Amino acid sequence: MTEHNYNPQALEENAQQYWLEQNSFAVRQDDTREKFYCLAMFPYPSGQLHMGHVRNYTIADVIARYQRMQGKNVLQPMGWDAFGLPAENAAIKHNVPPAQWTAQNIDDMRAQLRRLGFAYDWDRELATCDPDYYRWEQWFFTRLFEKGLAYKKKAEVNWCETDQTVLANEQVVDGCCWRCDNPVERREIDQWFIRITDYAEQLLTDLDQLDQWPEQVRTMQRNWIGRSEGVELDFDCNGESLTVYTTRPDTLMGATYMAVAPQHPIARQAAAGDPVLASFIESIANVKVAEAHMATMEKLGMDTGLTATHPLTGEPIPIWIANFVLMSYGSGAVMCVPAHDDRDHAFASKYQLPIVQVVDKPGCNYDAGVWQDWYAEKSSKTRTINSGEFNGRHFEEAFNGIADKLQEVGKGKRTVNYRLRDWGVSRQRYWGAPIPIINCDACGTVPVPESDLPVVLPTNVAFEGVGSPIKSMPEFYETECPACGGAATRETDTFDTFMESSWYYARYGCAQNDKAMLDAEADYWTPVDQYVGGIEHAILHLLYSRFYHKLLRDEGLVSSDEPFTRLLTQGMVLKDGAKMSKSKGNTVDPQSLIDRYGADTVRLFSMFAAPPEQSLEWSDAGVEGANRFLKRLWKLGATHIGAGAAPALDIVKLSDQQKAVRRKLHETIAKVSDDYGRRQTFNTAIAAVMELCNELGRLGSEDNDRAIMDEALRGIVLMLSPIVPHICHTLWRALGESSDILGQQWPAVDESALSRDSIELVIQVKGKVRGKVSVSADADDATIQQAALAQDNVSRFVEELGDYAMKIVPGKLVSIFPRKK
RNA sequence: GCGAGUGUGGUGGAAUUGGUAUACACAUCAGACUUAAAAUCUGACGGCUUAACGGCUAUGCGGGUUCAAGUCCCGCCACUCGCACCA
Repeated sequence: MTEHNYNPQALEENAQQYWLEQNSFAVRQDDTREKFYCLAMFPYPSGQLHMGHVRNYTIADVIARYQRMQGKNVLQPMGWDAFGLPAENAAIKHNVPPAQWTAQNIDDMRAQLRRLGFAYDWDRELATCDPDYYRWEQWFFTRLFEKGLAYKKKAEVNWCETDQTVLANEQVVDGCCWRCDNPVERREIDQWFIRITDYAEQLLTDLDQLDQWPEQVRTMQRNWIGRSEGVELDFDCNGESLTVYTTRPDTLMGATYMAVAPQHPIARQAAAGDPVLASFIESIANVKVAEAHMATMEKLGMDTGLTATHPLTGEPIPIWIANFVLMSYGSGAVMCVPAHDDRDHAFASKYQLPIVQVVDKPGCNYDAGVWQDWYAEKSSKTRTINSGEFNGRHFEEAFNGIADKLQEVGKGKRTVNYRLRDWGVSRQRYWGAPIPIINCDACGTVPVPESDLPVVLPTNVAFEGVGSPIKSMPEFYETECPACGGAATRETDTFDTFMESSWYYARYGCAQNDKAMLDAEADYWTPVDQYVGGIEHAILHLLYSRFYHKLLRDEGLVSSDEPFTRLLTQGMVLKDGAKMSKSKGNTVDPQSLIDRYGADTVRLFSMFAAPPEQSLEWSDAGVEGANRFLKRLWKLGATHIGAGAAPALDIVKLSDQQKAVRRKLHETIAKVSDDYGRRQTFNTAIAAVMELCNELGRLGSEDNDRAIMDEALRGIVLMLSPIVPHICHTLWRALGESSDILGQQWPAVDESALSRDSIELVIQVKGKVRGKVSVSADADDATIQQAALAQDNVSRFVEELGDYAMKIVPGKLVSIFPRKK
C-alpha cells in the first residue's frame, strides 16, 4: 500500500472491477455446502434509488456477505417489480410508453446498485414485465382456474364517471377523483378472484412454524386472517331467509334490528317502491372502497319498513339499510345487538332504536344511555338476562345453549369464519400481465391454452385518455375461442401486481429456464433463508407470497410449506422526523453522497445510524462522521503496514495492558459475531469495532504491541467487510493476503484471551449505587461482603439502615437493603 | 375506527435474561498544530448542587410490583406503519 490517504472513488472502482472480472457473486447448486438464500424485496423501478432502497439492500448485502464467511453457498439475486401504476402516470404525463419508461428506469437503477457494490448474482436478474416472466404466471393462473381455485364474481371498485375509469384507493382524494376532482362512486363489476380463504386455516396454523419472524408480523397476520367461531343463522323475511353470521349468539335475545348493505336484494326490493329509500341508497354509494374510510365515516341508515322474524322468539325485527355494511363481506347483512356491541350501540342511539340488555355483570351498573367496555365482555363473569330459558348463563354456556337450540330448530349452524377475503386479482389497467382468459358467447370463460401463452401485452401504445389502451385495441382483444373456434374476446383486465411479487423469489432459482415455471434448482434454493424488506409489507405482500408458495407446493413445484424462513422488517428512513418524499421536499439523493464520500461511507452510515427494525433519522453530519471513521481505519492500517511486517505474538511475555487490549479484541469478536448472526443489530457491531479501534491507540511499538495490532487489524477488516466491502477488500490485500476476503472464514474467538483475574462489582444501598469494588474473580461471598462494607461511602449509608440484608448477584453487584420487619 | 409498533441528553442511538442509565457517534465548547483557515489530534459534555469528595434528580405522563424498573403490570398522551386497487 503506497497510498497514505483514503481514496474511496479509486479504491471502490478497483474492487468492483475485480468482482466483475472474477464473477465473484454468481452461484450454482452445490450439494457439498449448506445453501443460504438471502433476499431483499425487489424494487419498483421508479428511476431513482432512494435511501430506503440503500438501507434495505445494504442490510441484505451485509447478511449475505456474512453468511458467505460462514462457509455457505450464498445466493443473493436482484430484479424488478416492473408493472404498476406509476408507469401509466408517467405515460400520460410525459407521453412515453410505459415499457420504454420502465426499461430506462431499470437501466438507471441497475447502474446505481452496481455502484453500491452489492454482491448480486446478476445472471439471475428478472423483470416482471418481461413476457418470459409473466407467461408462467399466466400458465399458473390457468392451472388454478382448472382446479377451481380461480373464479369470477362481482365486486365493487371506485368509479369515476367523468373519466370513465376505475380508480385505485390512492387516486381517490377526499372522495373525489385526483384527476378531474369529481366525486367517486362505488360500482360493481365482474372480477377474478383466487380462493385464498380455502387456505386460511393453513396460513394461520403455519404461522407457528415461522419462529424466525418478528412476533409483531405474525400477530398482524393472525389478526388479518381473523379466524372466529360463531353461528350462521337465518331470520325469516317474507318467506325468504336472511342469513347473518355472528360471533355472539349468546346475545341473540338482544337483537333489536337488522342492517343490510345498500346493494342487498332486500334493500333493492324495498327501494323499488320507495323513492325516498332509493335516493338514500344513491346518496350513500358515494363512498371510497377502503376499510379505514368505512370505519371512520359517519354511520348512516334508513328503515326499510320491512321486518325479519327472530328465529327463537318469533318477534318482528326492523330491517335497516346501513352504509357500513358491505355486500362483499359475508352475506351483506348483520344482526344488531346495541346493548352489547359499541358500533350497534352508537347507531341505535342515533336513530332511537331499542336497546335491550341481555348480559349482566355482578358489580357493574348498566346504563343503556352510556356505552361502557364491559357491555361487550365475553367471559365467565357475566350472566345472561332477559333471555328466557337461557338466563343466568356465562358466555360459553349461553353461546352453546343458543347455538344448540338454533341447530335443533333448523335455524342455524355453528361455523368457523375468517375476516380474510378472497384475493381479487383483476385490475382494469394497462400496465400489468394480461389475464389469460377468453370470453366466448358459446363456451363461457375459457383459459388460454398453454401452447398460446404468453398472452403478450402490446407495448407500442399511446395513452390518449386515462383508460387502458388495450381496452380499445381490437387487434388485441379480438380472437378465436380455443374451445369452439368461434369469434371471442380476450380479457382486457390485467393482474394485480401482487401476483408477480408473490413468486419472484422462487423464480430467481431458475430465472433462465424457458421450459418450466420452476425446476429442481428453484426447489434447491427455496425457501429463502433470510428475507429483508419494509415493515409496510407485513401483511399483504407477505401473506400473498405465503399463499402462493402453498399453491406452488400443491402444484408440485416446490417442496417446502413456507417461502421465507427468517424475516427482517426494516424501518423507514426519515428526514426531520418525517418520511422522505418528493412532495415534502426532504429527500436525500444517495447518488450525490456516493459521489462525494464513496459507497462504503453511505453503507456504513445507513447501518450505524439505527438498528435495522427501527426507523432511521437521516443526518448529513452523521454521514460525515462515518466517513471520518473510514479515514481513521485506513490510516491505522496504512501506518501499521508502512512499518513493515509484524512479529509473531509472544503470549508469555504479554504485559497487563497488552493482555487487556487483546481481551478487548476477542470480546469484540464475540460481540460482533452475536450482533451479526443472532441479533442482527449492525449498529452495535459497528460501535463495538469503533471502541476497539479507540483502544488500539494505546498500543506502543514493541514487538507484542505490533503483533496485537496485526491480529486486531485482520479481525477488524474481516468483521467490517460485509458492511464496507471495498475498503476491506483493499486493506486485506495490503495486509499481505493473496486470497480473496470474500470467502475468508469469519474470525474466531480465542477463549483464553477472555479470562480475567479480577472483576468489578457495583455496590447498591437501598437501590442506589454507592460504590464499586474490585475483587478477584473467584472471591467468595464473605470476602465480597467485607470488601463492600469496607468502603466509606457504603458504610455511611449502611449505618442509616439499622438491621440490613444483603444480596450478591454473581459477577454484577452487591445489593444492601433494610431487612423486612 | 380497528390491528401492530415506537417514545431515553442539544441530535442519532446503547443498555441482549429485571442488575452501574446515557456505550458508540453527531453537534457544541476548550486546548494543541498552523501566519491563518480547513483537516487532524487531545479534553469537556443530561439537569440542579458542591471548593472538592459527594448529594439530589432524570428514560413521553400517572400509578403499581420488586432489594433493584428504560426493561414487568395497569391507566393515559403523542407519533409511525397497515387496513385488501400505491408498491
